[in-house]
Amino acid sequence: MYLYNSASRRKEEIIPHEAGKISMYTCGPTVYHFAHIGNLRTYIMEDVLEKSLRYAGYDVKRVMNITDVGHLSSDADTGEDKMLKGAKREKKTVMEIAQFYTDAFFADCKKLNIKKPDVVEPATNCIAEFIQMVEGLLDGGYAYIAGGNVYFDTSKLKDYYVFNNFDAEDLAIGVRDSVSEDENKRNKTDFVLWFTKSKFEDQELKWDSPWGIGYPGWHIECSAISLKHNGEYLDIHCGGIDNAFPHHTNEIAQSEAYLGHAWCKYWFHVMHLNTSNGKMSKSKGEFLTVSLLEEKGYNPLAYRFFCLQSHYRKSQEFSYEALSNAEAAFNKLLARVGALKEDGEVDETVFAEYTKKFNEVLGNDLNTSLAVTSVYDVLKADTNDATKLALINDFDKVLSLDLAQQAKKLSEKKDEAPANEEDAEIDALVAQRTQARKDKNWAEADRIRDELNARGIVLTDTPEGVKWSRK
RNA sequence: GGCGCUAUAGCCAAGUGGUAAGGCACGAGUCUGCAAAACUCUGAUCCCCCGGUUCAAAUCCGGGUGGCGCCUCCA
Repeated sequence: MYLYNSASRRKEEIIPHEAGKISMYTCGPTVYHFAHIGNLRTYIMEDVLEKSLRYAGYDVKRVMNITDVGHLSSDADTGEDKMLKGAKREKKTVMEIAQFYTDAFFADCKKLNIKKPDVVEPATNCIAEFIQMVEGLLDGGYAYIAGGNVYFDTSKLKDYYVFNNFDAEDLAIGVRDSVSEDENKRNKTDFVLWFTKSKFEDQELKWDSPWGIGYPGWHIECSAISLKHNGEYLDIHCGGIDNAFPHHTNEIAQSEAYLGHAWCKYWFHVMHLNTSNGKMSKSKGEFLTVSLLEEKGYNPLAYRFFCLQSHYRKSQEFSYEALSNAEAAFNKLLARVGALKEDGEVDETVFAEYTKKFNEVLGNDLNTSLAVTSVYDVLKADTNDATKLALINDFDKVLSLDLAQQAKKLSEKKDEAPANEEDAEIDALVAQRTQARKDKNWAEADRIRDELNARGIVLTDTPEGVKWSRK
């Protein structure tokens, strides 16, 4: 399996620390609000990565944190905690907010067939681990106390910038005026490991520590949680590209300073979903959630299909037009899958040939676009339907588009008995039109069709009779 | 300003030196009372621009230009 590694800026073969096993860490959501579909694009791609690794035969252990404390809205301790901000907005306690949005996040994931990671760990569960790590960093001379807070001293590292060839002096240029510089810092890139000086008297979440009552910094969370569940060596760390600097850079700094050796080998960064105005965000433009797409009549899996058609290392532009296109393609694909019949034995030679190719395509830096094409190739393959179905079900372990199930649902829907009065009335009108057609009363037949069309009902004349569906 | 990613038909996109996959949309045809659906066919003399290397470049090198991201919380 080959992946682009942000740390080396090259496509590299994945060689796990322990043969046959992959330890994987994912930066989870900050649960102060709903996730938008741009956030979810990253989780879809990471899900495909996890499943591709499993498909290739690796034993994967995937860990995800839930950020429920410490993520400030600014770099310095003048920033407000995002969780607290959410709680104030909705007049709830921080823990209520965390629980509500954690549940909402996994509900969205479920709709998109994103598998829940093996370990999901909220930051507030790991305060002892954070404290232990900060103590270790202080003991090792990598951290200092200033103004009541504990800071990481980035000048103690030989190579701080891992993902970018930043020059410290350049960092000041172009940065907006509104940024408030924390005067306690010795170096511009130093960051807080533990806060005791909260400027918010109503900060709900506080814990005792050797440095006073306070709460952890954001970056220490991911390092400590990964260490707790994945051990001292991590194979793949995932996240959105915007986290490469400073979040992931700081994770590396802390973890390697604490451990005294190299920590994570491969870094997998997903590019953003943009709108025509640029980067999608919660505050700018329409707040695009999975629920909103559903309200507009889209199948969430059509959005997954939309994402799969693109590549994780390319930013993708969202528009309803593009999503509608993807959904049309998805439905056409389902119709073709639905037409396949169980007609005998699976041809093992053909099966092996196509699965090998599918595995190669995924192994080439997760080429999901070609993985989707593989499904079309199978449909066109010179083999029986049983083999095609077996292949499609096999590919779906990674694609997770529920191809066979969705196709079945689609065809069943057309045959099912009227579920309510409105459906029965439509059935009656359809029957009237059929009679009119039999009598060659085309005017009446078309009138009924137009009437139904105005109500959003589309008729399909097939050799087996008339079928109808809602637009 | 610095750093990183990226640039292929209307749209999504494959391609990693040997002469442009696939999908959606559009158009044409078959079918149909008509329409829809379904099925069949059709699309880039050319891959942002300018140079260079090579028998051969979308693919390699040099120089530009555009888009996006990061440098400030953000997937």
